[in-house]
Amino acid sequence: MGRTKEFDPDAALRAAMDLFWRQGYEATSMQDLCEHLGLGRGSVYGAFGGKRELFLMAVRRYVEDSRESLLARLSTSGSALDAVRGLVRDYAETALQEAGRKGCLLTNTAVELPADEEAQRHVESGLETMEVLLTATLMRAKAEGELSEDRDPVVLARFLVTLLQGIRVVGKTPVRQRFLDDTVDQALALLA
Amino acid sequence: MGRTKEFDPDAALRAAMDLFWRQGYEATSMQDLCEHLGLGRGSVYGAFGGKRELFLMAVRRYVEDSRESLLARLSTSGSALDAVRGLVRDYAETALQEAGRKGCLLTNTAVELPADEEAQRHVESGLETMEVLLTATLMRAKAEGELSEDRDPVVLARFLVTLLQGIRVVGKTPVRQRFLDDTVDQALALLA
DNA sequence: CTTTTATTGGACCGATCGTTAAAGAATGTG
DNA sequence: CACATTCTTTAACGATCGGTCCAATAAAAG
Repeated sequence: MGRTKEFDPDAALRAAMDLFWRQGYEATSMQDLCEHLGLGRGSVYGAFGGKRELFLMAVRRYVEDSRESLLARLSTSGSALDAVRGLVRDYAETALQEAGRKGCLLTNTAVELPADEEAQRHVESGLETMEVLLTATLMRAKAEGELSEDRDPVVLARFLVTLLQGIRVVGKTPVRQRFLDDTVDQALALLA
Repeated sequence: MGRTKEFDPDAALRAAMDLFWRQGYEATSMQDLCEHLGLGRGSVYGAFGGKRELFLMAVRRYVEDSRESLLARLSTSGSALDAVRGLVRDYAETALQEAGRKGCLLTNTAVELPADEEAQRHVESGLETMEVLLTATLMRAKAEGELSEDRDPVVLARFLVTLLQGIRVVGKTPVRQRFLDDTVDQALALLA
C-alpha cells in the first residue's frame, strides 16, 4: 500500500556515507546531503529520520563494507603474512593518492565525535573487526611457520590497527609523501 | 595611545586553543569562545580577526608549546633511547586518561580540516618538529651504542610519528584500554 | 471507481551561525 | 581641559542550520 519510493535507499545511504566520509559530520549540511543524494528533504527525513540517524547508519554501513573488503583481502590462498604485508602497503598507497584526503570514516568519526557514545560504539565495532580478522590471519601465518612461535598475534594485530589509524591521519597531511614509505618499512620489519 | 586591553591576549589564545582542542573547529562557535574566554565579541574580533584566524593562531601556538615540551622531554641527561621509550609510553598513558578524549590538536586538525591548506601547513610544521626531535634523539642513541648501526633514525622517527598519531586516534575510542598497552609493547620491541 | 496509505518537493519554522556596526568607556597626547 | 585613538559592550545583520508541515502525487486496497 501507499506510494512506492522513487529512489534506492541503499544507494542513497552509500552516497550519504561518501559525503560524510569526505566532509565530516559537522561540515556536511542536510542541504548538501539532499543535493548529493538527489532527494528532497521530505524523502531524506522520511527514509532516515534525521542527520544524526543518517550519519550513524552510514557509519554502520561503512563498518560492514570494510569488514567484507578486509575479509576478502586477507582470505588469500597464498601466504598469510604476505596478505598482511600487502594490506599495510595498500593503506599507505591509498593514503598517497587523492583518496588519502578522505581518510577512513572510522578514523574521522573517532576524532570528530569522541563524545557521541553511539558513534563510538560503531567505531569500536569497526576496530574490533579489524583486530579479529588480523589476528586470525596472523595466527594462520604462525601455524604455517611464517611467524616465529614467540609472537603474539593479538598483540601484533592491535598494534597494526593503531598504526593503520596513524597512516590514515598522516595520509591527510602534507608530510604523507615523506613519512609513509618509511612508516611502512618499519612496520614490515615487524612482520618477519 | 588609546584604551588598554583589559585581558591578556596570550592567556585568551591559550583558552581558545583548549576549546578548539576539546571540541574541534566546526563544533566550536564564536559564542562558545567568547564565554570561555570571558570576552565580548568585539574584543575577540578586535584581537584575533575572526574564528578561522583565531583557530590558526591557536594551532600555531599548540605547535610551539608541543615543541618546547617535547624538547624538554627528550633532552634528558640519561639514556636517549629510554627517553623515546618513555615518550611512547606517556602518549599511551595520556590517551588512557580523561585527556585522551581531547587527543592531539594536530591530529584533530589533520583529520577535520584536510582541505584547509593553511591549517595543514601548521600540522606539517608540528609533525616535522616531532620528526626532527625524535631523529636527533635516536641519533644520540645510536652514537651511544643503544641502537644498532644498521638502524636509520630518520625512518624510525617517521614511523614513530605515524604511530603516535594512531595512538591519539585510538585513545579517543572505547578500544583504547585493550589496544594501547599491546601497541606500546610492539613499538618498544622496535626500540631495542 | 473511491479510499487509504506513503512518498515527494518545497515552503517555512525558530534557532544559531559568523560577522559587523555603533555607542560608550578608558587611555595617551597636546 | 579637549581631542584622538583604542577597547568594550551590545544590538543587530544576513545567511544558514536542522527540522517540520503540507498540498500534490502515486500506488495499493476495497
